[in-house]
Amino acid sequence: MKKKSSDIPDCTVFLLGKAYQKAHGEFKKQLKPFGLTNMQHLVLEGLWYEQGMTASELGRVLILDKATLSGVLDRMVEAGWVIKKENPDDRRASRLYPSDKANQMKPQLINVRKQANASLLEDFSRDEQILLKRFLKDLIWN
Amino acid sequence: MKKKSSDIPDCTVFLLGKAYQKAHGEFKKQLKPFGLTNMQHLVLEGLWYEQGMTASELGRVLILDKATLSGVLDRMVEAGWVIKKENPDDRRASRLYPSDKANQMKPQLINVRKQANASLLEDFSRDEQILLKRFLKDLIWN
DNA sequence: TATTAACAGTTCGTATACGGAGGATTTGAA
DNA sequence: TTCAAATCCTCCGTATACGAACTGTTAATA
Repeated sequence: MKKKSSDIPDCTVFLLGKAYQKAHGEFKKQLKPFGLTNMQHLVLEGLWYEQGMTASELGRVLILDKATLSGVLDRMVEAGWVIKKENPDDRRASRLYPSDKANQMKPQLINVRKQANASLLEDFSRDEQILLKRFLKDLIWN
Repeated sequence: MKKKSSDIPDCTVFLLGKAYQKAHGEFKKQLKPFGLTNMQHLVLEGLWYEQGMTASELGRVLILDKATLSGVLDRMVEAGWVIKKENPDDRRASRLYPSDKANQMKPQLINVRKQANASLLEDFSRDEQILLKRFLKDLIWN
């Protein structure tokens, strides 16, 4: 009689982690052909939402640790996805912009996200999808 | 007019990640006094659920990559939380057991999980809690 | 039985995560 | 205006994650 993960004590933290792990893994596969990680894709989405933010503003929007973001941005500038522009008003912070390369890929990259989400939620009804999102938002912002 | 995370395009992968990030962070704080990480706590829960599993069995139950688990177990053996016993039947795999130290802390450690979950879900009704867990399980196992 | 396939673990490389320390810069209040 | 407090960012240390390559062991089969 094999033990299964589903026998594990009712732990929502665990369930959340594993649900994320799975969604993250699927998304990762879809992004691989583009040479982007999930985090890097998220940063681009953030900059398309509003370009010219500083790292600290972007971190606030994406709920990311500054130390984590620092390294991510380095690699993205290095790989030509993001442009850093000096900010004359505040020399502590640079403004961030998606590169031309990033903007050219934008339609496909946005599509990857849409597909990943659609695929993740395909077995849920409209109502369930809405409810799930509401639950998650409540967990995050309450 | 500041941009907020809640304005970000409807991305369930993002919401899942952030909900997990928050739950994980809270749990982490509660575990800090014990000198355990979330992952290490999870491993102990797994071994309390069924001791004597091999790393590969434990990884299957906890849905963990073998490479990740390898390092986690090293540190836990080193810190005296887990015992590795050679398995005469199969010299490739060792059997894993919680240490005495771990077993002595068991009641408190189980309680940390219960408290963390209760606190995470305190704003949800009974029905909502059940629904949320069902949604997450569906995401993981479907 | 001689191989080959399958499996258990370890190690490596890269990318998050994030607390904490520290340097540079800006702001706020006396 | 000046100096401390607050910011922005980088860097370090530690701990996940996980694909891929590799060693050792066991099982399967021609």
